[in-house]
Amino acid sequence: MELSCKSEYALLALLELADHYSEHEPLQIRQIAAEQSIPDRYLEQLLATLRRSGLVRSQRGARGGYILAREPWKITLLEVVSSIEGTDIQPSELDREAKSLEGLVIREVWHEAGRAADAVLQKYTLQDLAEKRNSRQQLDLMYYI
Amino acid sequence: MELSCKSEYALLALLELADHYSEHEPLQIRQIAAEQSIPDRYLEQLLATLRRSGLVRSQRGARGGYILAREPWKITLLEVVSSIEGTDIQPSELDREAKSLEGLVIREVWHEAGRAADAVLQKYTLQDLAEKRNSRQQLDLMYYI
DNA sequence: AGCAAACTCCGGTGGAGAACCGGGATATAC
DNA sequence: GTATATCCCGGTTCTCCACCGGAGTTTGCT
Repeated sequence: MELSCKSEYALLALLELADHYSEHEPLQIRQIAAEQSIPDRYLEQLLATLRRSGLVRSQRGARGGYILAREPWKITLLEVVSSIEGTDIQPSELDREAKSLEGLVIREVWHEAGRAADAVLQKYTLQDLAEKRNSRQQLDLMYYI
Repeated sequence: MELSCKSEYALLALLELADHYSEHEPLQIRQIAAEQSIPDRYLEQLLATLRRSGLVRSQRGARGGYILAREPWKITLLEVVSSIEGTDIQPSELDREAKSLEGLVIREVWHEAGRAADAVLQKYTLQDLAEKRNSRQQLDLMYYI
């Protein structure tokens, strides 16, 4: 399980959007990028991908920006990650499958492992992450006192 | 979960070694490569890695080759994959951790997902894979009749 | 009307890793 | 001592990641 910059940036950005979700006003790329120290031109690409996947909506023009397309508790981490990571290939998923029985069996186990990981990502929502962070913050405060 | 060529080649090679494990004679790179259609010079590198991890032993010189270091039912897929895939970095695992609370929480979930996938890989041994393949083969025969 | 922000599409760079190929040194069975 | 194998060192091509930048378009607030 590699944690790519892409996925982490996307999650950080969506977390930021989740924090301001109640305001019903769009957040600009610049603000998100500044808050989470993400290169803005790169974040733009990621948000474009998330928009095409229907996870965020964009508003163009002055006072525009991005808003979550759904409530933060209705967006799972799996949706985010597979939107951002799995863009590349669908046309030939079977291209390398049929090589040998060994190859087939290996791919089956791999698939099982992948589904186990996906299950974890699916049970967490953006809301869950934000709450996790908040309670962590409170713990830090307690230690400080 | 990406299935890289490296991991698949390594598993195929070890599966081949497992098949000939009872003979107590080493298998050459060329034979393994020919049997599983793996580029031999590439397979050499992978076997070197597996040797350094203590999963196979090598015998140099004429009539040399490779043998499994342990019995096929004592080698898990997780060992193979982490040997072949995870060589790169230990010195600074904490380098990017401390950026923000958000980053920390994300990494925790990621780690949980990784452990879920590892658990799957760990419950299968080379022996299990070979048996899976064999029973699959018998099914194919039944369909043929 | 004008500005501010989004979007689109274009291009490039630097680095890392994957997936190879090749040569020469070294060890070992015969 | 020669044939046979591994071992070690190197290089190549390719793709993807993580960015940076510009030029032009669309949209909406004021």
